[in-house]
Amino acid sequence: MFLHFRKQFPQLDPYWDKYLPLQQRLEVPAKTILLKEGQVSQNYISIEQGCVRAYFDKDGDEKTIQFFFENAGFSLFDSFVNEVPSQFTIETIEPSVVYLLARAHVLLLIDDLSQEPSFMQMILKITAERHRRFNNELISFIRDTPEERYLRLLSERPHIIRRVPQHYIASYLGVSTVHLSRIKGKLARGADHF
Amino acid sequence: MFLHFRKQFPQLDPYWDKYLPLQQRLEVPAKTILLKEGQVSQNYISIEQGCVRAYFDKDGDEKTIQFFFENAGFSLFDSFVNEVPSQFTIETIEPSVVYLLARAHVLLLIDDLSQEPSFMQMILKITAERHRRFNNELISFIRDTPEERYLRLLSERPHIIRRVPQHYIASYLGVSTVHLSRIKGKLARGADHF
DNA sequence: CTGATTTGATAACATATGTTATCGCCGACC
DNA sequence: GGTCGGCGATAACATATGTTATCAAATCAG
Repeated sequence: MFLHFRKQFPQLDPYWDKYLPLQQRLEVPAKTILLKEGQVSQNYISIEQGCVRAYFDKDGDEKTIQFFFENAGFSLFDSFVNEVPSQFTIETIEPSVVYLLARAHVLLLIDDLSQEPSFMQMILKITAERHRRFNNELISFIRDTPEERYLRLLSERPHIIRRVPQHYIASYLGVSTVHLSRIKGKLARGADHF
Repeated sequence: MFLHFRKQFPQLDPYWDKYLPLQQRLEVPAKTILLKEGQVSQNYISIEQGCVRAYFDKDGDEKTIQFFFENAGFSLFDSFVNEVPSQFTIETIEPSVVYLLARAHVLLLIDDLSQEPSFMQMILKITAERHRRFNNELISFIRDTPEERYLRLLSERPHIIRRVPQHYIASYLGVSTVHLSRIKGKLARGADHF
């Protein structure tokens, strides 16, 4: 739980530890929906093993916006605390092992933490990071062609391409599966032909 | 200065007031660049009168990502404080009156403010709002066609369409000026024809 | 092992969008 | 008033991308 935070703010370890036993372990097959678009998350979810994606529905087809792997967690504080309905559906891509920490416990945890001066610091750091990530994603969508986005993904986060089925990648890049195939084909031909 | 914040956090008024006289008033014509992409902002900028846009360059053409009008301010704290180079160019669209508060003064102001408990609250609120705005923009880019984005802009922020030259709107919507004309033409024909 | 499902490639065609060029309108300026 | 430049509409053509259909390979379930 909260492994991502632990690395950066080890002084908060005792707080997490107290809540570790309260988590619920869950083994689920691929294509399990952990949280549905429009619903309020009742748990903080962290991934011990496997891989999930966040997507939303547009007239029947799914637009993937993010992938998560081992040791990632979501339901970030603000939307979680304020009970804002999720804009995204969270679904496993592979058979996965996840841990759930009930909302009530998370609220207690936050209560504990708010005594700690570095807590605010952590929140600010996390929100700033997340903002930067989404901002870069937006800029990339505006600036780059699908082919450029594919190449960028290939060079910056190749593990995603290796691990995630291609139609999810296509959805993430904002193109049809057919077009992503075309892009790959074109790149392959361009690369070795001459 | 900081009018946007004042409405929401009136208890901080005395802090702003102290720095009001230190601002520099600036009258500038249209198409004046206030901050260049890649440079570190040396001032907190607020707009008293007029209208500006933020854009970045992609292979010679400009991608507009946001518009600002009277009583808005930018150079939000994190990027400002940490001296991160701006990803965007800030340019006036109309002849405008802007106020600049030098970076050094802003740092002093933040120092003052950090005594105040509601300051953190304000930062969190502002960053959350900004994150929501960018997030919605990203989702709209992924989900909506250019025509849908135009209609959304028309219904949600018609003042922008009324006030801003159309080629900037096209750039903001992510299409060519020609295509935006086509969209408008199609909508107009569709509306009154039958 | 075998049939069913998933995944990815490819072709053919349809639609959306970009590019370039041209024209007309209108407001700024002399 | 006349000229010039910025702005927006439109047409013609080029390119990018979506859609549907088909096939083959890989994977999974019984």
